[in-house]
Amino acid sequence: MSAQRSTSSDERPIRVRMAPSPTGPLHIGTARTSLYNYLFARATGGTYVLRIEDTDLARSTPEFENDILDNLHWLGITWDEGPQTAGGEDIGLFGPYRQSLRMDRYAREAARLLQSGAAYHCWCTPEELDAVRRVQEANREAPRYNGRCLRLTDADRAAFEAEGRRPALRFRVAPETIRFDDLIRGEVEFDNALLGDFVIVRADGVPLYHFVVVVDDEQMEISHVVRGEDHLSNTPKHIALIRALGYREPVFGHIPLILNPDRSKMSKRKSQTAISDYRAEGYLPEAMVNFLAFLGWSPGTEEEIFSLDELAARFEIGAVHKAGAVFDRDRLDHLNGVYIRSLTDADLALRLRPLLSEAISDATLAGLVPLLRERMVRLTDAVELSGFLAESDDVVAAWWSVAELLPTGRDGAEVAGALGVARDALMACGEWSAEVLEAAARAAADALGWKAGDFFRPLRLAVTGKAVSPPLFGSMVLLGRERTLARLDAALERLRAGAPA
RNA sequence: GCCGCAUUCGUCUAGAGGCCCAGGACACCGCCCUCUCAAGGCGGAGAUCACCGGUUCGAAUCCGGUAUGCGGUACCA
Repeated sequence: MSAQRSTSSDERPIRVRMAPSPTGPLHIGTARTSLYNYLFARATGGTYVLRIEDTDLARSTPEFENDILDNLHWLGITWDEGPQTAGGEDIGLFGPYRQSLRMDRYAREAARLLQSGAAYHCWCTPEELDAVRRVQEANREAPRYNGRCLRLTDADRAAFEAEGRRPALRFRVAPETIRFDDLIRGEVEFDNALLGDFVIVRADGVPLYHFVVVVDDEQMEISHVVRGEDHLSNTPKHIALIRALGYREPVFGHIPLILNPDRSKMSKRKSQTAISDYRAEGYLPEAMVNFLAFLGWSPGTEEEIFSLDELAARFEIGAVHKAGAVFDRDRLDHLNGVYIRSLTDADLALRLRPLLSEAISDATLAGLVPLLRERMVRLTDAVELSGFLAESDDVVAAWWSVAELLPTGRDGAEVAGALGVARDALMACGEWSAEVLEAAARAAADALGWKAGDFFRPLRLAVTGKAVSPPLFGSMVLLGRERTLARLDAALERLRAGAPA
């Protein structure tokens, strides 16, 4: 069973890596792959390497690189080698850790391959390759390179050269069966005869992914390559390249994909995929990590709340699932709520501070936090919940209508009367505390023969502007005596104007 | 098309031959609590373990096959 599979590779020191491409913000899938690598490294005492895969200069940007590193840090994922900040200095003995700075190394290895005959120049144009592919498809053959440039004479080559054509470098794939023992999937077997020779360096000199990944993993002494399942089918290419270059073969582990609700690979098109977006919406990194870890792994028990440290202690790469998992927003929301509720008042206030209006003082925030905690799914929910404190009396008054103020079965005159009684009762309170205010309000409701819920409704609307609010009397305390009474007075006036007795 | 991988409640999962006429969680429904909304408590509904065949006294668990889904098949990563 895969759970028992050895994770050692020739007793090499364990070194794993994450290799994000700064062509977009940190993606959910990249974050999860990074997390699994991190957990694996910590569980095994291995070294974790960050490598920036920016060979695609046209699409790579410093902004995306910054987004990726920043959000990785936000999640609490740390690494031992590679740049710690975007554009920052490398740490570690195997640098540079940025592919754009490693071009000389790729060129050297490409030259070796060319010299040994394992790779050859290919002068075919994209149009020619397309035409060949179309014919193959029409004949229901596997679309693979037909090897034309393998049979070129020196004269042919000279002719292409004279034409101004630049050759790509193509790797010669031997027709053999490639087998490997995947950490997660077990024995996997591919027939490389089906592959066809593939390009490793473009005509413009830019080396391609399958080639550079193999070179870098060797030079950085990566012992375990843990990556997304979408690379499973690419692995035989990598192994063929590794053998041709005389490298050591790492252990491979392919983790299942995170899926859209329709079970296709999670994509920006169908789902929210940028970690930064979840962060901006008020998800906690603790919840995100816990959630991501359980998309494809479980400790085998019914426990489900795990900190990053606890995950590191329990994580087993062999227990990772084989099937993909749908990203379930409801579940993330639930977990986020659990984590928010577990925060101390001080911690929650700290996290809320940057989201809330300056009009809410630190002292008010401290009082507000206990009222909000159980009502939040995301941190940003606090903005709406605290709006009555942040906005002016006039703005808050505009949130409600007289009709909303009326409990069912009560008319404007009745409510105006009750509201007046309530206002007077609250005004008479010697102490402006939630307990005292509530007692006074209840007594007034009783005296009038009103149900507390009905009696409180117009108060809630007048004070907070909403039918749904944090606990009423706590809200009044935070608002303060003066502003509370002013809002009640204003509401009374509106009621009387709207419903003359 | 070809190659590969996968398949337990809607979703995330537990499950390694009898403990499973399948357990937990989210979501959903109901009740309780209750100043609204939440949170919390209790309960409910929800999976013939994709299907078919085999092995076995006994299969979600082992072995075939089929179906479906997904991934790969680029001078993208």
